[in-house]
Amino acid sequence: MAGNIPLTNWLILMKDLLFDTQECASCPIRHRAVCARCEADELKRLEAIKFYRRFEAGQPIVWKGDAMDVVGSMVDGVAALSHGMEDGRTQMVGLLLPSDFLGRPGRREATHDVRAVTAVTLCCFRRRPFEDLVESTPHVAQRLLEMTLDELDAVREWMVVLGRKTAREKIASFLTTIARREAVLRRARAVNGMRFDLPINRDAMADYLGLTIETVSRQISSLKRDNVIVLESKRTVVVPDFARLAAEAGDDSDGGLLC
Amino acid sequence: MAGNIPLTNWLILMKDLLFDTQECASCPIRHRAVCARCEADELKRLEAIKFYRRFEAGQPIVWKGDAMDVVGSMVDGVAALSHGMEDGRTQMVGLLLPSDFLGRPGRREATHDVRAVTAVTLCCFRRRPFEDLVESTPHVAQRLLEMTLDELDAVREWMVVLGRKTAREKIASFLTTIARREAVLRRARAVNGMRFDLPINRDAMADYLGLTIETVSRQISSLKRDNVIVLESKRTVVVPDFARLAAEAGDDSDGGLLC
DNA sequence: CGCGAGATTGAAGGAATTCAAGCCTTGTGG
DNA sequence: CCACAAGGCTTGAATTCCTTCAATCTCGCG
Repeated sequence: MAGNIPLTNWLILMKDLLFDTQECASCPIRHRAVCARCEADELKRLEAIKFYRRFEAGQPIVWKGDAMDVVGSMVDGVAALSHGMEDGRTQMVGLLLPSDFLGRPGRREATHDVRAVTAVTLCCFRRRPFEDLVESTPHVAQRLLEMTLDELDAVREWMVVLGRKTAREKIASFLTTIARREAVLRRARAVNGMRFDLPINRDAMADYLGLTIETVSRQISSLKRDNVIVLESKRTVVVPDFARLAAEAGDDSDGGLLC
Repeated sequence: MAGNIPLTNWLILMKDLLFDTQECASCPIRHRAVCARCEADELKRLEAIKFYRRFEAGQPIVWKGDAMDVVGSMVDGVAALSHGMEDGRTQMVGLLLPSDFLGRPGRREATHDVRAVTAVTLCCFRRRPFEDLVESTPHVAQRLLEMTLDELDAVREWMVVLGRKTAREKIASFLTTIARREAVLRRARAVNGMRFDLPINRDAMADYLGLTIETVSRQISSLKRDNVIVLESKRTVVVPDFARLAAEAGDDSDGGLLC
């Protein structure tokens, strides 16, 4: 009977098991997630109600309008929030990376579709107990407010990209964003010669930037042709001169500077 | 010497005086602003540190990068958050209406330019005392989180408009948004035949929607020609059939439904 | 009245989309 | 082990929609 379960599912089960026994103290996103400011006792309360959930690449996490009975933190992987119009046009409105929070306390219905772009591990809490926790533990509420305000700032930057930048600038903006996030993750800064993988495919980039897939492809080719970037594979980017890329993005001067 | 002070300034002084003596209990935005959930004692603490400030139409409130030593609630008027690129392109990233909150606790520097679009009255708090208050009074923090999450949702809707809608749909979307806000303010719903004033001029609409002023003008004319809207003046709109307008906006069916 | 800011309209040009074809890469079955 | 199918990506040509540049209009106000 064990033979009936495909290998990949076994691996998922094993990974689930692994995470089930994982303690917050050793969590890779402990210092940036919604629990970042928690004291030991608060963390204990969170730990008591948490559970891990895993999604494979491409799998939907929730659909717009669905009841969301869990909220949670991205532990690993990439997920996309998007909003679809009924004629098929879609716009990505959020890109969830490790430590980002998914779901909204105080609202039952999902306001957007959420899909796992790569394999995703989510540290989940049932919504109701979590809401109680937000009410009663100020450090969770404070951190959540801080994260939401940061998200709002990021989304507003993104609006400038969507509303006012050319296709070439959009691509360059996306690349600098990813490069910077990558650098932060490595606790370094974006430097000349840095290499990184694109977290999403051309399709998702088009959704992110409000472009068609063809335009995305053409502009990437154009930046490559002009030696602003080097493509080691379709997904692997090398940036010979970061200031040059930043300039192509149309952002204010500073270039290498970041948080 | 009194003769040296222009009449308009006198009126401002008088209005300031009026507001200085105003009590929270009679505040028009009391039930929707950041203080909405406050108990009597919490309100007293807020009242102790608040003061009113007034800005004339067109006046800058803060510049990007400036130190912001006050935060506050919009009591009256309209203000625009916008982000300018150095070559002159600008994108509006927020439209502040009465009860909206301006400023971010926990950050000193303004992240965007803010400008009064109409005459604005702001209920201000010095940032530091307010931050202490956020730490110590859970109802302020909770309401602020709720408002920020609402703002995030609104901004994400707006991203779909910027990224995926045509110029005509953008204008129709803007009109439905304003119509709905107007209706909510009147504690009614958007109905056929409703009339409202546009809070901003064509220039600001272009900034809001990521268009040029000419395209805004053309699309308004086009909607007028097709009897989707009637213009009683350049700023006064009548919507004969609200469902029709909503359909032009490309939003999902429902039409008249709103919060 | 006439000025000027805000708004409208027209014509030409350009950037991104659409439609269509073809190219890599990966994986699967013969 | 090779062939070939399929998905992701690239490229080309034609078209569309929005912008740009320029001229004209409207309306409130000194």
